[in-house]
Amino acid sequence: MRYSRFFIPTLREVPAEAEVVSHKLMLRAGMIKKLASGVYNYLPLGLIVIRKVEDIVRRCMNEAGAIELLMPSVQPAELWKESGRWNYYGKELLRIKDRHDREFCYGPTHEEVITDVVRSFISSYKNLPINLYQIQTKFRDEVRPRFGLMRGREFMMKDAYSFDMDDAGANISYENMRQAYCRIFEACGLKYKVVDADTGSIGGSFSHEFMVLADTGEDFVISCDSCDYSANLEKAVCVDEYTKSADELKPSEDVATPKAKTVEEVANFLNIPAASIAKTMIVRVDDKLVGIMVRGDHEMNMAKVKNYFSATTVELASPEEIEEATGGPMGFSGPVGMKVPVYGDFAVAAMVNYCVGANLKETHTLNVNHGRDFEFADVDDFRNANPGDKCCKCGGKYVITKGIEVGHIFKLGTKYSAAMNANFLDSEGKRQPFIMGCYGIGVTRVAASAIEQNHDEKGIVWPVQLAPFKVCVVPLAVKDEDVMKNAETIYKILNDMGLEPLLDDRDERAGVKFTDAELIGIPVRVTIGKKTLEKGCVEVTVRKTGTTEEVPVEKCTERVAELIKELS
RNA sequence: CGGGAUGUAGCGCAGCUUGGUAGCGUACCUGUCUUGGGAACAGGUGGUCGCAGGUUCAAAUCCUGUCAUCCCGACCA
Repeated sequence: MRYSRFFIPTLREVPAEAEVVSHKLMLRAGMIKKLASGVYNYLPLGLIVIRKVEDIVRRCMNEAGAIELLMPSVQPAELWKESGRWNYYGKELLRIKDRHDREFCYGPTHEEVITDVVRSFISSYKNLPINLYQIQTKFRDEVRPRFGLMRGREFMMKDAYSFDMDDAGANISYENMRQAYCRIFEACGLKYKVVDADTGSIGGSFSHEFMVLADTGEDFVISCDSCDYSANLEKAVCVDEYTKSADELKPSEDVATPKAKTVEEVANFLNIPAASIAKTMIVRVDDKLVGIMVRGDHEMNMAKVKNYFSATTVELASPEEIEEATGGPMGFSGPVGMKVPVYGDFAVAAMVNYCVGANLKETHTLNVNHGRDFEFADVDDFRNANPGDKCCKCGGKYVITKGIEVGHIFKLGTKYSAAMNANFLDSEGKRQPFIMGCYGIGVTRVAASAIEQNHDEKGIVWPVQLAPFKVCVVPLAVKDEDVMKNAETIYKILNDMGLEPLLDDRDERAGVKFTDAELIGIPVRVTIGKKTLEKGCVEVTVRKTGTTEEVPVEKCTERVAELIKELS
């Protein structure tokens, strides 16, 4: 590709809309242009990178035996009503009506459609297992889109769906995809981690997330410092590692805590550690209210609450609901005299003589004890894991890192096949629902997270596998015949070698060309100038390290190939 | 949806307090000159000041409403 005939509108300054590094650099490098909140044009340079990700994904999926198809982005409401998600999915589902007032939605995912396809054509166990996938544009009307391609509303996704005749087969399909995903992220040249995850609204029985590790990630990954356990913060199990103190139970007493609502305020006011306070959160689990108690220095985990109750929705209660449940105002809730059941986290169950809200305005109670002052309906794990907590597998210590979720695999079971009446006949002629799995990769998010993980103050440092061009040929004086002739020759050879060169044939000064090449992150640069040419040499520079070497003209293409191989 | 902020040229910003000819940098066009790290000089193109009302002789500026965008939170395969 010749730079002068391509379209790379680089920016000198960062548009005010960008905050995170991948967003800033994608805008500056001329890869994307915003059209509306969370909706982007993919400019030519950005599109090349996206296609690279797609190619890797496609190759690995095909190798794993999956078959590509393409489903529509607009889907009829009936299918969603069949699965029950038309009501369940919420506002994230963009609902639209056609000219006949028929209901449709813009697909945020395709479980319903693929289930419809498979039930129409596959009716025998002899045709199973099968794994179908597509790479396609999705739309999710996110509450708050942000960070450019990282959390867009419209984005590109690879979604695959497996259909098996039994549970054992479904597990094999799942494991097959797990391995394929590892190969995909390795082939992209990214540092990643596979973690246990919550199944969320897609539903199903178990799930793993693939996280690209980056400091700017939105997700927290808990992993063990001594074994291979790692999990999403939502999922990471907190073990009951506490022993209850044998201290004598003291009589409880009410104390005034004016203006002290939060644990921190109460702890400061009463001059006691946060860990000796137990906070009582009122949550609405589907239609009923319950109290959840966690230690003052812990965070309640809504996903765990939701799973414990097998609930559809879990939300923090409104001030009115809190008053209804406790008889007191928000900020001073406690378990004593509560009108709804109270559940305790393991850590609270081990506490004695602790401080809780008194369900009275600006009052807390000291030396409260369960068993004496109130009873737990049950005790379980309801909190977020913290660094330093005991590993649930080996007893080592948890550490916390940040990551970006780029892939998610689920074993769905019969959730959709049963709801949508998608069955096959087994070898005994009995009707059985398909056992399904679904597997997603955020293609556009992979591109963004590659930048989060690989950049410096000058710009992007693409992993070779995702780089839009592998090498940039930079003639410094395009009007000098000798320089240009050599540049053209080198460009042609590199092109024939399949090294995807970009020839910067613009009549610009050296600084402009260098700065742009570094900004857009091309792994290797060949610089052709009069001075080095007099010695029969050109310069070869590696973007990542900044190291430059002089190489004889006739050897330079070979050297470039070597370097690219080393970088891959 | 709650809290905070911002909308003036492609991009980055000033002007608004105290109403009176729309400004700077960069980018872009023309020319001269230059060419190994975002050159210099000269001349140019480009803006219904987000939108709609209102106040006023006069509104980018004051008032009301509205829309859009971003950040924090809640939420989220």
